[in-house]
Amino acid sequence: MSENVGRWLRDEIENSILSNEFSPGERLDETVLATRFGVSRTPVREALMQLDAIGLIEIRPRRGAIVIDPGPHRVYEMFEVMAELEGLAGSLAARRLDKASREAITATHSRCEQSAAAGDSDAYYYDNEEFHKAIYAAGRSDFLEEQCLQLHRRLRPYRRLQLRVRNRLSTSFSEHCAIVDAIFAGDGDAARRLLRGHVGIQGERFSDLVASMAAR
Amino acid sequence: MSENVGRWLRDEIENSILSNEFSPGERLDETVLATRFGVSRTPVREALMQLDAIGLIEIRPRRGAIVIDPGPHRVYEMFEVMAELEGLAGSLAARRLDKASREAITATHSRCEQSAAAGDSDAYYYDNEEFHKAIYAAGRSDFLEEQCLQLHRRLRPYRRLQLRVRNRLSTSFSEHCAIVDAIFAGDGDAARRLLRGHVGIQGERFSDLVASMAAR
DNA sequence: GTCAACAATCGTGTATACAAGAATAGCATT
DNA sequence: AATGCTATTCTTGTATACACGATTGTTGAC
Repeated sequence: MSENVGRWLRDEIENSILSNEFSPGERLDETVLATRFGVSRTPVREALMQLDAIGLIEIRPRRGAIVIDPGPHRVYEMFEVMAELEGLAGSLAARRLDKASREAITATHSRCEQSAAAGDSDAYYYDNEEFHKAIYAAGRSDFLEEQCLQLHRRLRPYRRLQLRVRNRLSTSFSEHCAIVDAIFAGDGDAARRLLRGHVGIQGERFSDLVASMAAR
Repeated sequence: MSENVGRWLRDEIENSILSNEFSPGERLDETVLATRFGVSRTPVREALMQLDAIGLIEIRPRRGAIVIDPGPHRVYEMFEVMAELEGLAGSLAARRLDKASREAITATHSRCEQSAAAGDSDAYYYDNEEFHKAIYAAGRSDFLEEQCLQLHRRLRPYRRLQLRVRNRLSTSFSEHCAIVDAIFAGDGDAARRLLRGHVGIQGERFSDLVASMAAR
């Protein structure tokens, strides 16, 4: 547990939302949460205020908190921004790559290769995250890295859905290969372009997303 | 005043930080703030939790809240991300421009022209904001617009410093002209590139920023 | 004279109490 | 039977009280 109850609750409720334990639109009753976690309402409220500030829930004055439902269109917009930020991270990584980052990217990349070869989508889901995080870090921009990590977290559930789509695993991995080549070659523009294409959800991939969101 | 004291306090403290009334590194004492605003500590704490979540302050457990000091390097990173997001907004605006957005951009653009011609840097500061906001809105991506507005707010004080630099006013306005042309011509790539250049602080503009930050 | 240990004080973290607004159910009226 | 008004209940918003950890100042020993 974190150092104070408020933060712990924030993480706990955030995870519950992101793992769809609290569904979008659901009302979060302060008293219920307080008794459920065995604390008073005070730290619960503090956690909710923070989640409101992050944008995960909405607190309507005097009418309680509800989990925000992004809806397919907004999720698309979030992926669009994510693509842009990752593109920037990639182009910076290509320019600033050092030995440690290079090794981190290589390591996570080969782990992706193994999971993809094994067809293990759960393992790939995890390794893929680490691969992208290695690129954020390689960009050597703390602020950009934070922004990327935050958006990444929020988009987590939807990423997972996407990997379920047929052939997405091998397609994703071959895109990774091209991205790694561009970064290692120091070609920032190519890295940017490839990452934008890899992360964004154009055309049919958007329909896939809508379909899998509707399926829940 | 907002509907509840917590939100009102959040805005109030946020403005105080952004207008440098609370300087970076300064400690924010809950009791002091509470008496100053004539409320109890509870809403003050809620406001602080939110500001912590946004990233404006840092709450160290049991040791109080301090205003975050970004430092020149981090401010540079923030402008880098801002440039990327504005670039995306511009490219979307070029593609999706409709009549209302076109008129909004034209209106704010010509207001910038007047302030620039008058050499009124305070007026230009305000009109410039509206111009950029018009572009965010023209992109027709709610999420992107929100992100842009949020970052824009945080960078506000530094933007203001930049305008003080000699000749920056007329340079800025001529860059605006090129941006408007690109958007109106439907040239997304050009709009993206021009906005990235306009917003980012490369080369000597970074030294200007450092100098003006040190001057305070 | 310096450093360490202990005590006192100050400020944060959590719980609880109370007030006020919103939701709801019941009653009356058409 | 349906709709509108009222009263009750339930939940949120704010204040206050209390406990615990951190900071600081003082005293004593080396």
